[in-house]
Amino acid sequence: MPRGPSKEKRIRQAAVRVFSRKGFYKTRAEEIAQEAGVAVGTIYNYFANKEEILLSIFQAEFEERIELFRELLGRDLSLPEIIQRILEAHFALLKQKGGLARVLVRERFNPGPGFEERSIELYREMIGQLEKIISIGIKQGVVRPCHPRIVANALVGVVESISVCAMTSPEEEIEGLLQEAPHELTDLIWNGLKKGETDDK
Amino acid sequence: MPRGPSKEKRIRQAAVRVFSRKGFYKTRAEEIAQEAGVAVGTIYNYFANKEEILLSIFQAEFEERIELFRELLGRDLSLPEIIQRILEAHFALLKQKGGLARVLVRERFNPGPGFEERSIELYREMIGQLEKIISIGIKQGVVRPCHPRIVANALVGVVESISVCAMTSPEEEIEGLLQEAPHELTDLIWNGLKKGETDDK
DNA sequence: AAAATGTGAATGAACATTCATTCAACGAGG
DNA sequence: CCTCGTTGAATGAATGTTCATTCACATTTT
Repeated sequence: MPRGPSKEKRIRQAAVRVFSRKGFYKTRAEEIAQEAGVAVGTIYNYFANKEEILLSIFQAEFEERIELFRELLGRDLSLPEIIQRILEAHFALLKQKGGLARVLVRERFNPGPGFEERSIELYREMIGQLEKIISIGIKQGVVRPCHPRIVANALVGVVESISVCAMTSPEEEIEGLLQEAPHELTDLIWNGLKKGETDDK
Repeated sequence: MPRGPSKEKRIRQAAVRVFSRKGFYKTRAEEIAQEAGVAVGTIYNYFANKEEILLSIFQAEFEERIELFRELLGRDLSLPEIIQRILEAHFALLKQKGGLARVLVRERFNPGPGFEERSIELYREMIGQLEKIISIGIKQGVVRPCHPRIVANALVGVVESISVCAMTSPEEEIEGLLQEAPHELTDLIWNGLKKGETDDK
């Protein structure tokens, strides 16, 4: 028996690599098979079709995030701490699995039979968690009153901007950017852009 | 001579409508033709291929934004005013041309021969403008020192989050969300989430 | 020796693109 | 004011390719 992840997982990981290189629609089943070191047919023993592969990538990843949010919500951390954690998690993801981040950003609203609906559902669940976190912040009086849904979406926008920034910057600058990103963005969110008198760090 | 936009423009607009409904890869040339009220062949009298249509949509839109940024930079507005303007412009776009916003968000990093490169180039030009705006803010002392590239990307992330929020919210809530979005987000960027003593409005 | 799993050549549907043909508009010559 | 020839935009049926998916068979596991 070969060491390593299950065949299903191996196929999924191979798919992430190819999708991140060529995008979902340009990727041929054959290529995923090759990358995974299996025959085309094998893919179809584990996934009903190409879309299912993509969906399973999203499912796995979003569930992980939703879980993270839930966990952060469970411990009683302050909101800025929570935000910092979220950014750090995203940053870590980007660092170890840049390809995955690429796929998530690119195919986020990939339209396809059932895909968009299901992907939106996952997305909204994640936003729901964040709304909750923000609402609590407001109730506790640490956050100024605001529209939680809009702000939740904006926060995700900021988080994803790290990926986009990395995707569009020259290779050699990426390392540095990722170094800075988490605290830069926590500051942006928490302190805004405005030049204040003092920082409360 | 028939009233209305040129045939090229008419095809482009039709393409936006169909792309926003079904996504680029699921859209058949035939459908664009139908939507535009022309024959398939006609499309190819104006565009070399399907990708060129998408590219021309991006080109037109990004150039408009880059132009807007340049103009805002020209007049001497304060940074929060500039941000407000940008958000308002995006908000207006979303309101009049929701389909276009959808396409821009979805196909932003659509990989294709030459597409991704050219689209990234446009994107980076836009980011460049924003970096400049932010740097000026820092020099003027209205903005706390920060990494302009990261913050510029984050700002775009925030702007696009309006589109995403609209794309994923139930129809009947969209109107209200768009109502709130511009000032909510200006506040988020400018004042952060932190509960301050006073707002400087 | 069943069952389970893996294989990859063959299939057929989908679709972008082409190009031979049509025809409305125009203007030169009558 | 009417031919009639020329032009080139518009057309859409036909083409050829590309790929996802299947399945009959092979191999491995139990």
